Amino acid sequence: MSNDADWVERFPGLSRLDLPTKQLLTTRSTIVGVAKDTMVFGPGKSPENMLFLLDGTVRVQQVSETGHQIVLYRIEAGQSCVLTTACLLAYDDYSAEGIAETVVKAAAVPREVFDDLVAGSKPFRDFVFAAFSKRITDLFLMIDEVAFQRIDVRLADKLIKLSSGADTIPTTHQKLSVELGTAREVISRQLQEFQRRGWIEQARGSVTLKERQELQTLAEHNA
Amino acid sequence: MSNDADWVERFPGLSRLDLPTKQLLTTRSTIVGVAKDTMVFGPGKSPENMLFLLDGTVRVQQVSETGHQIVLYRIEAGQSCVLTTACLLAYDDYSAEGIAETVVKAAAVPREVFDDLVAGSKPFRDFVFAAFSKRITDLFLMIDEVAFQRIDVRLADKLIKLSSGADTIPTTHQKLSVELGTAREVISRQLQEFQRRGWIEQARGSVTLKERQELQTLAEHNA
DNA sequence: AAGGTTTGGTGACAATGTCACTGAACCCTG
DNA sequence: CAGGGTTCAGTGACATTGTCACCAAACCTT
Repeated sequence: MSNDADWVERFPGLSRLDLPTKQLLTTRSTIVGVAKDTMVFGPGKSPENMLFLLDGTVRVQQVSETGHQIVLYRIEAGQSCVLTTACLLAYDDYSAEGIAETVVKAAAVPREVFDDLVAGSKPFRDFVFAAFSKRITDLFLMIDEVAFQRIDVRLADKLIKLSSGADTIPTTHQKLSVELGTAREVISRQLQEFQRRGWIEQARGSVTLKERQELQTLAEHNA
Repeated sequence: MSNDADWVERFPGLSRLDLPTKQLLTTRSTIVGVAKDTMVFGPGKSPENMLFLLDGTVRVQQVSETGHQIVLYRIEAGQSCVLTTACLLAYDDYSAEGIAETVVKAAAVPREVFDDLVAGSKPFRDFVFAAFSKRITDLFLMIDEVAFQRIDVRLADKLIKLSSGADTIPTTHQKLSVELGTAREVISRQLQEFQRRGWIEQARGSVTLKERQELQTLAEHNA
C-alpha cells in the first residue's frame, strides 16, 4: 500500500519540482475519493478544484444535443484534470462530462494554489503546458479519425486499446458505439465480421480477442 | 492607420495588464509580416515564437495521412497562437498546419519572454488559460459536429459563418469540402439542393446567399 | 486560338447511420 | 423457481454520406 502524503513523487511530470513547491502541493491539497460511476464534473457541476489522479480512471465524454455520445479521452492515474477544469471554469455552456470509471482517488488542489504554483515554478508550468499540449494534439488526431477513418479500422484500434493486453474486454456493443461515436448496429455488424474472420469471439457483455495481430494490422491500416 | 507600438492595447485580454508587463511585451516583441498563403507553421516548420495576431487570419487545418484535410479553426486579429505553438513545441509528430489566409501582421514574442510573463502576471495567465480553454471547448463542439451533425446543417452553418454578413462568399466547392472535412461531390450536391430551394445562387468560385434566414434556421436545427 | 488547369456535374456503387422490430439472456421479486 | 421487466444483441429496409471514374465548361497561359 502506498502513502498518499508523497503523491507528488508518483507523478512523472512533478517529481522534478523543487522541495518548497512539492511541499506547497502536498500541504495545500486534500486527498479525495470518488465512487465508481460518479459524475466528477459535467453540465451543472463545475469542479472547484484541480484534480490530480492517484488511482483509477475518469472518462470524459461529450453529450450531444442530438442525444448521441462520444468518448473524448480518459484521465488516468498520474495525469491531471487541469485542462478540463480550466475549461469548465471559463465556459459554462460546455456539454462534456467526466465520469469515474472505477473507484478514483485524487489530490484536489484549490484554484488559488494552482495559480500560485504556475506563477512560482517553472517545472510546474512545463507540466501544465505539456498536459494542455498533449490534450490538444490528441483532439486534433481524434477529429482526423472521426472525420476520415473507416469504422472497422477505428473499432479494431479501440479493441486493442481497451484490452490493455488482456484478452477479454468486458463491454457491450452499446458502450463500444459510444467509444467511437457511432450506432450500436454498426458495432454489431463490424463485430460479426471480425468474428466471422475468427479474430474475436463474442459473449453477452464481453468481447474476446483471438487474433490480436490481425486486429493490430487492420488498426495500423498499413496494408 | 494604427501604431504598431501600442499593439498590446488592441488585445481585449491584454489591456488590463499592468504597465511594466505591457512594456515587457512591447519591448521584447517584434512585429512581423507574413504574406498571404504562407505556411506559418506545420510539419517540419516549428514556430520559434508565440504570435499575437494584429491583422489578418491564420487558418489551422489538419492534414490526414489519408490525404484528406479539415479546417480545425482560425486565429483572427486579437487572438494568439499560444496554444498551437505550445503544442507543436511539445510534440513534433503533429500533422496540423497554419496558413495565412490573408496578409498577416503579428507580434512575435520569444518563448522565454512568454514564460516570464506567465510567471509574473496574473492577468496574462488568465489570458493564456482562457485561450486554451476556449480552444479546447471549441474542439469538443467540433468533434460533436463532425460525428453527429448532418452535412446539410453543417454546410448551412458554415456558409453563414464564412459570409461574415456579406452576401457573396468567394470560395469553391473544394474549399468548402475542406472546411467540413467531407468530399467535394457532397458539397456540390448540397449546394444544388440549396439552390433548388432558392436559398443560394452559385457561380464559378462563389456562392451568394439569397435566403440567409432559411439557412440560419437549418443551421440552428431547431425545427 | 490552342492547350492545360481549375472548377463543377453526374451516375454507380460502397460504407455508414437510422428506424422499427424481434428474440435471447439476465435480473428481480414474489 | 416462475413470471415479468430490462438489458443486450440481431436483422432488414432504407436514407445519408463517401468514393470512384469520368465528363464538360470556364478560366488561364502562351
